[in-house]
Amino acid sequence: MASGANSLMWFRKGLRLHDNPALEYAAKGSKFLYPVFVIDPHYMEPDPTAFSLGSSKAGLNRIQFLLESLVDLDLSLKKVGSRLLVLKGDPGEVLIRCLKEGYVSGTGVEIFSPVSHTLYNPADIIRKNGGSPPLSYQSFLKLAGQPSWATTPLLTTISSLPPIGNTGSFAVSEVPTVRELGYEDLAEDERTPFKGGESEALKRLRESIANKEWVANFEKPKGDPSAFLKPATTVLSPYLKFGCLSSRYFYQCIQDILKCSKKHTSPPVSLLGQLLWRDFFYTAAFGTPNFNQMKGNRICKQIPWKNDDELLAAWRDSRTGFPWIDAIMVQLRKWGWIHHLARHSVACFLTRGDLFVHWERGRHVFERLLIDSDWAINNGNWLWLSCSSFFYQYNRIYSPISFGKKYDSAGNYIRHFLPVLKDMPKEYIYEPWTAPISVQRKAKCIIGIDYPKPVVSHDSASKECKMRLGEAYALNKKLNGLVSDEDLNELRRKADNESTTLDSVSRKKKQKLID
DNA sequence: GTCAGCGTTGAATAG
DNA sequence: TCTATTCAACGCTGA
Repeated sequence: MASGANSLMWFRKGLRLHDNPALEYAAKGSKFLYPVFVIDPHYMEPDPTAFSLGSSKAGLNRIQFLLESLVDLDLSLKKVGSRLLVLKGDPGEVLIRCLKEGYVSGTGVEIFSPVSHTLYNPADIIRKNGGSPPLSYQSFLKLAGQPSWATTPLLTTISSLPPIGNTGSFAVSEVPTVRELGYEDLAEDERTPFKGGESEALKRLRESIANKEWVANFEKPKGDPSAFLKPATTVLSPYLKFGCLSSRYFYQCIQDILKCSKKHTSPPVSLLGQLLWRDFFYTAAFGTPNFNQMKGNRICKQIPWKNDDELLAAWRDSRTGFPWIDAIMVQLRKWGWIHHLARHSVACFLTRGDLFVHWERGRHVFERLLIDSDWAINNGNWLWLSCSSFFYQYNRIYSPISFGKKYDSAGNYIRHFLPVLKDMPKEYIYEPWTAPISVQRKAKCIIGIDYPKPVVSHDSASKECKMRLGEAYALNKKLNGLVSDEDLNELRRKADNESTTLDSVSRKKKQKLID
């Protein structure tokens, strides 16, 4: 917000100085500039039910990551003559109070809110597509094209900022610690190895793109989900989530490298392709009402998922009895980050692959535990993996046994995150229930006592899942057929002066039936 | 209305 | 150890 002499910069995402058009704008010609971050108690306050089913509160690792990002932002602001003002309360109320305190005064406060979190403005893509978001990656690519700013240099350094003015009666504090927010510190081995902040993001970016050949030949599906000493991807996602790293700056850095390489991979599998996936899901989420749920979501298949608390809890708490699945869930809880293909594995297992539990339940768990948890991308991927939208080949199921084995036949990943299995011979590490009792004794891991028996048999569970999904799809088709007939009648009845298209009528009708 | 071709990343098997 | 083929087979798009 800017008004003549004073500006207020409200940081929400975009916790950075580089490529920050709002900050640039607010700084221009202002006598005083108030950089503000509001800690929203709804997001931050400790939740005694944090480990109960269905909790959507942010996990401690992500809160820690956010606080580190704020500390770093404050330090960077101080270097250029400013500082971060951390305020607490309901953001709407706090901002109104800021205005009353005279941070920004005068008549006609100007609000400037540029699109800079994503590569594109989702509204532009949707407009180009005739009012609805593209639902396939290829059509998204065609509509998106080269971003308008692709060859324009971005402002990546700020040499000075206007000072902050009088803060009035506000209790302006330093960035709080997790303890000050009422949390106990996490135990050492439960803490994510990734540190928040713009400085850390830029350092990680430099290291990631230092190997130009690696950047040019990046091919996502070939990455190893079991690599944990050195992850197979950049792990820049949490920094993109909070805007510690500008996706546009990242894009340009990759582009510069590709320009100089003889051959390189392409979207969707390339590194640039990964950034475009982010925008793909942002666009779909922006243009789809009720994107985060099955009911009332026009792009989501209606499937009679189970609401089995026991199965959900076994999955969430790493006790499905499938070491590959359980190890991934341990890494998720401790690190707040797992490889993309590991996310596929456990999401498929929970939903359409084995347990047939509702994808919204799994989404909830990811939402709380991931440090890179992003509303659009998380929901989009759960829709994808559960074969509810975007992707429909439900016969392609990740095996909780052979998928991990393909990458890590010795089971080192499992041994690391599930130490109870560390002495299990490699022949049995993916299926320890098949180990003879003598082997179990020798490995000091009796299945059913020290480590659980599998909650389902993969062979029969996956067969049943396929069957149920087939039935649900048939029912959805029938529903759609029903609606189409009505649409035709409706279109015949109505004169052609109506502005609605067949598509939008069909959607509305379908919606009514689904609701 | 029909149908081939396509879709970020399946598993098992053959060579 | 790596690649190609087969299996079984979905919805959506566009000619």
